[in-house]
Amino acid sequence: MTTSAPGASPSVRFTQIVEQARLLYEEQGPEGLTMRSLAARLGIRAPSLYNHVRGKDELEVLLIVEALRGMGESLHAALTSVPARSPRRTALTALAAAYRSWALAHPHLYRLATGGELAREQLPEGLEAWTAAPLVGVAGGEHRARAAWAFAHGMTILELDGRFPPSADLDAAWAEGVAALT
Amino acid sequence: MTTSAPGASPSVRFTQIVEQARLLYEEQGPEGLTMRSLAARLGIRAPSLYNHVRGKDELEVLLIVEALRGMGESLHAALTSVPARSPRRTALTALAAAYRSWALAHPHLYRLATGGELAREQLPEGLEAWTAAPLVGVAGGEHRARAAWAFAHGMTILELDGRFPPSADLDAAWAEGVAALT
DNA sequence: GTCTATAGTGGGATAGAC
DNA sequence: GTCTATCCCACTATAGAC
Repeated sequence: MTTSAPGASPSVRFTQIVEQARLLYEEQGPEGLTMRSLAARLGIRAPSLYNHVRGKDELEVLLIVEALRGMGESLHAALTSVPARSPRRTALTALAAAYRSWALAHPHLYRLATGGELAREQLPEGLEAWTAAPLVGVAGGEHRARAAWAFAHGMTILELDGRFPPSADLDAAWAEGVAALT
Repeated sequence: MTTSAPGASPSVRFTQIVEQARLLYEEQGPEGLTMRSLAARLGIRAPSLYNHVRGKDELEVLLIVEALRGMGESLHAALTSVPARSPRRTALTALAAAYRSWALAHPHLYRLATGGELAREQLPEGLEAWTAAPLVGVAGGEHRARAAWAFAHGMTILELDGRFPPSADLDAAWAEGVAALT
């Protein structure tokens, strides 16, 4: 997190670092992201990364931020695509589909952002709430919202971890849960 | 996994190793269990462990087995405690309470047994199904059972990870989900 | 800003003597 | 079976020259 002198042209930019870190993480998961591997991908040496980033911890927080933004955009878009005054079930179904498909498209980032403890104090103010807003707005009460979130997260993480039998009809299980929680 | 010669008296026994590994893991989590730390706890040196266990991987599988057994016992007991022919909701409520409290009592083992991919081929035949049996029997159909499992796992893991606000009334969220999924 | 060189840490696992 | 002595690996991070 160093600022460059005016006119300087660093061989790598901060945004490039975050971008490549995200790609590396999406492709290979937590094991795949090391200071060495990231540097190699950027065409520099590992120690040079420390001129731009405080350390690996900062990098991980940045990735969580990216993930929450991505998920949030997907959920907000899903809600927008539903006609106003649609029945609650319509909105919930759309949110569930968006939630699941974002996670399946970015499994490692999904795990990073939703598993383990969250370093809330290092996140941009309001980001977490903004990501959750679509579901909270639709679910019908805070208890219902938490139950629905738990259901969605449970379905998602169990699917990502290969916990359901290959033969399981997960569309049906999702539909069942959404219907019950409507 | 070596067999002792008749009459031999090893200074540590296989069951002791698993027992201490479990305690270490329960107390300190994944980071806390190393071949060195486990050996130290048993009063031997790390290399000696390899006379009893193939390696750390085998140890982890053994811990997963312990965890599935423990969870299963808790769930089967909860179901037994419910009077026969009780309404479905009574049984589901009892199962949910047992599920949650086992997990809260053994957070690290719960994570180990329910997170990440499961090395099914290394587990005792039928163990996984036996652990799941109480819920599967009560839920009312396979899709409903999967939805209920996802809900319970989601609630549990989000609580363990501190994802709910401290002010959240989780009993209410559990009750809401159980009611919806009944 | 980037480099080379290196410190420091921690881990799993093996060889061979007793 | 247990020990000591090592090897090997991988990683984060820093120091100092260019």
